[in-house]
Amino acid sequence: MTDRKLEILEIAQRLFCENGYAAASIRDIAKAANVEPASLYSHINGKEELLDRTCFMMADKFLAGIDDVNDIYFDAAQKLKMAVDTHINILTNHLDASVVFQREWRYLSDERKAEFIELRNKYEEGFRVIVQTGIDEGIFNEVDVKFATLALLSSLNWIVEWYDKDGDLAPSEIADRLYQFVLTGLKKRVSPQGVKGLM
Amino acid sequence: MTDRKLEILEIAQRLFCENGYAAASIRDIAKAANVEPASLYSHINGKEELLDRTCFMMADKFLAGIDDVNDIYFDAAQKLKMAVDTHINILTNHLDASVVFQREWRYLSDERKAEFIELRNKYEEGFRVIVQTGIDEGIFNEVDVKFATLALLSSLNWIVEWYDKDGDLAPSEIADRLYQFVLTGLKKRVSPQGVKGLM
DNA sequence: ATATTTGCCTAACGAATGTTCGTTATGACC
DNA sequence: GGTCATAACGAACATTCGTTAGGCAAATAT
Repeated sequence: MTDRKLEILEIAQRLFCENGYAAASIRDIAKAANVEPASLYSHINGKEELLDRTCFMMADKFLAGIDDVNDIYFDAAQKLKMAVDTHINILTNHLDASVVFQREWRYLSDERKAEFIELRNKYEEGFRVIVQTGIDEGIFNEVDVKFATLALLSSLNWIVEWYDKDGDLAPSEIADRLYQFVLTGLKKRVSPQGVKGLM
Repeated sequence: MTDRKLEILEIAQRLFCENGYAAASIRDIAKAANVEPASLYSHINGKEELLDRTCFMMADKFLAGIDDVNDIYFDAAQKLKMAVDTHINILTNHLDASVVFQREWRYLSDERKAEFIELRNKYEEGFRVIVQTGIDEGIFNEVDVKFATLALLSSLNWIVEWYDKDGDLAPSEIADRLYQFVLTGLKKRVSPQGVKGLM
């Protein structure tokens, strides 16, 4: 992918993020790129390619992240921490693209949408494996794995709704707190004995 | 609001939910209502009214729910349970409208969008009060209130992404598990002594 | 019984949509 | 110096968009 094409892709991601795929027009993208609308077609085959590339590039990133985590031998708590860290890192490093990945994938063509959903399921499965492992190891509660994983991932994903690059919370701090929250919950533990050193 | 107008509103909500506000056209809505596009304008002033009414109707519902909870005297854990129950109930009872409320509000006009955000902040504030109360009462961990509330609400809201009306999980079950998850977290408690009877 | 409102119709409007066309200026390579 | 690829251009395309105007039949109200 040429530099100019990447540049256009990132402009498109910003506009898709701000206005949504359907509401961000080719003319908007062209204007933001200081180019006539027709000129974009020297670089892309069509509007959907911009969405398609974004969604699948991000899917690849997320999948590579979870695969790395699951390939290493650690206990489930450590793996979960790594997975959360990685997820937040990708999210905050590619904020616009992540928003598109999360919100706009449904505007993909039917065939590509099906492929995308499959990849996303694979990613969720990676998290489920971690949670299930934790239960098997006896360090996690015997929760409904599918349910808990969805709750977990939703907390991770909602970050894009409020994360501020120039805010006071660094990505690593967000990851720390989120991990702590998901691990410990709200309720105070009366007897802290015996759970030390778990994380 | 006349019956027919409500009917049209609900059709619009379904299509806004399925295709997004920008991609769901007046002609689509008309077709689904078995009517010519122009006929819709006997009932509505414009497309945006359908979005506007949906967003603010739902905002009212959610706000009324949290206000009811906060007006009663219970401890924070009980209040939180009630708030979660209420939230899930509204969500599952008005699934299409809730999705629009969550995803499509940014297509409101600038002025209305500002009003909407204010209402949504008020709702979040209602949850923050509960969490803060729990900390003050000494039954919740001393978490970052703003952060924890966002994580909590994100778990609640993500439900619309996977909830199936005909699935095996009833709304009340979802609320129970979600509450349990947020309260207890993943990590196993070694010494359960002394926390009985909290919920 | 007559007047009025309601709910829908056909037809059309101007604007915006994604895209295609033929062309052109600019350099790099043989 | 001729050939080719790149990246841009202005103009136009067919289509779709939200919306308006004017009329007509049935239901409702007076």
